[in-house]
Amino acid sequence: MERTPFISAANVSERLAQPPALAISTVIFALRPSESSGRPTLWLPLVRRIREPFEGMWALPGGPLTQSQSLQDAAATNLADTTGLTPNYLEQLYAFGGLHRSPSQRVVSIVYWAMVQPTEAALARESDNVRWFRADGLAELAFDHNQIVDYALWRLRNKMAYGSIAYHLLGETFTLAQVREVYEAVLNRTLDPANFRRQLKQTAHIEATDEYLQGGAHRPPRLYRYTGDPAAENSGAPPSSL
Amino acid sequence: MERTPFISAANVSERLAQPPALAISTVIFALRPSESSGRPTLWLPLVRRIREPFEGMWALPGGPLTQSQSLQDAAATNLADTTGLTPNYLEQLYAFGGLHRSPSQRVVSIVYWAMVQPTEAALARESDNVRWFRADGLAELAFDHNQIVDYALWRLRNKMAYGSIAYHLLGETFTLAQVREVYEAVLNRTLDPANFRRQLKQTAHIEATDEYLQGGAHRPPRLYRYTGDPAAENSGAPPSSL
DNA sequence: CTCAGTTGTAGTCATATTGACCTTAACTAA
DNA sequence: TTAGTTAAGGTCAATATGACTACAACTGAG
Repeated sequence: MERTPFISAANVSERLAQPPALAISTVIFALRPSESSGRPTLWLPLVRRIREPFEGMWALPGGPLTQSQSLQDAAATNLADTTGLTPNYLEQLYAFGGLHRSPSQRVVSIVYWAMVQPTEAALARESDNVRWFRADGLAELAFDHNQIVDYALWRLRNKMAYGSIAYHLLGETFTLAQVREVYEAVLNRTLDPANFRRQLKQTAHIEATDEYLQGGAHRPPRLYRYTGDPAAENSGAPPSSL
Repeated sequence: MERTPFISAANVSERLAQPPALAISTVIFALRPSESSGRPTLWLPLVRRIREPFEGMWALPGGPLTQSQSLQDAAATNLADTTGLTPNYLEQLYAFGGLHRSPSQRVVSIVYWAMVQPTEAALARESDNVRWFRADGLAELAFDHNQIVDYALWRLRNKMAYGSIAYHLLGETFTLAQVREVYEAVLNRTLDPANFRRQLKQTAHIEATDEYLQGGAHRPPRLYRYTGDPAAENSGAPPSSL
């Protein structure tokens, strides 16, 4: 909104005061094999703070909102700057605006969350100031970013049920076992392969290809392709022009 | 976030520029009997704009974010100023930040949605500049507020399935038929009374009281009370301190 | 005082969905 | 050739859902 319905003295004086700073941050999820088990698990890239407050600590990639960028554009820019990747999925998570999130000035952060397929080049981008971490069991982060990541994980797990999100962590074609592994990585529990297959065929929009994934010491699984319409993808978010 | 990971010339110059204006608006839902059918339907209060842009048109109540208020506090203040009511439910809807939402300057609006029980006094507050409208079939509003209301309705309908929200539109005790009427008003379709009752008993957290609602020309219905734990109420939102 | 009208409440039944489990198919490595 | 492994399809009981019927409990008209 652009004005108060009832003009009061407080409103007028506040309008002249400095407004809170406005920043955009992005929680970027990708699937990587765990070092220990080798199974796919959720990872996210963080950047190291190079100035106070919280100098030296890890934080979500982000920056101030510029006049010329829409919110989603700003989030996509964060993502490209940090990982060099373009997102398969990008959606607004929440606007955090507590009074004491940053020790110095009042900052309102509009946070997006994204899902990407990491390329070799993107993973090799790691440096002293950019590093990938497992999404669960993170160390202490700068600001309230631990709580933001936890909330993003919660939202991700809830959205899984609706479908379609899992495919944004996978490539063009995939086996049903790979889809199941995505679900298992996000939901953090094992799923019955047979029942999972049946459920996918009922609800999800996938089609079988004629190809099979060769190379394993077992029966080769069929490859599938996602056929969900892109319109329904961002179901849950208003048009990005707003 | 509070800084960009990679400092570029563009970032430095942008940081010195004027940041976008930050406003809070609130979509306030309440249940009122329809004039035609008499059945409960969804209404919301709007305020008339008294200056350009969109002078004279109806808009969501709201105003600029002050330094001393959290986002949720600002939304609650909107609500109290407009209706004189305190909300039964208040949750962040979305942050709208498109480049051309307001013709003059760039405005980012963080929008909340609320559910209230209107009192007689609150409804009598109507004036030339504050009026209640049916939520569906609204006339053209200022800014992008039609799209915002549509999105709020979409979110409300989706949240209904999870339960607990309906009770925030009702009083302390209620009949099962009243709960059903809330669902019917929000979902805009009729529901089988017997099946609805069964489903509520399975999932919802309600308990029967010993009282019955007298006065109708029919068998008096039993009154129930909501027993859902307040912790799970705002399930779907991060702690309000953030 | 009786009965028609209305709404609350409980139950039935066919169908769909879910979770646990079993069986067979198809491949590799030893 | 065989043991090991994963793919893929099926069965079966338990549970949930939607359409519908039957009965209960009240008011108000006559």
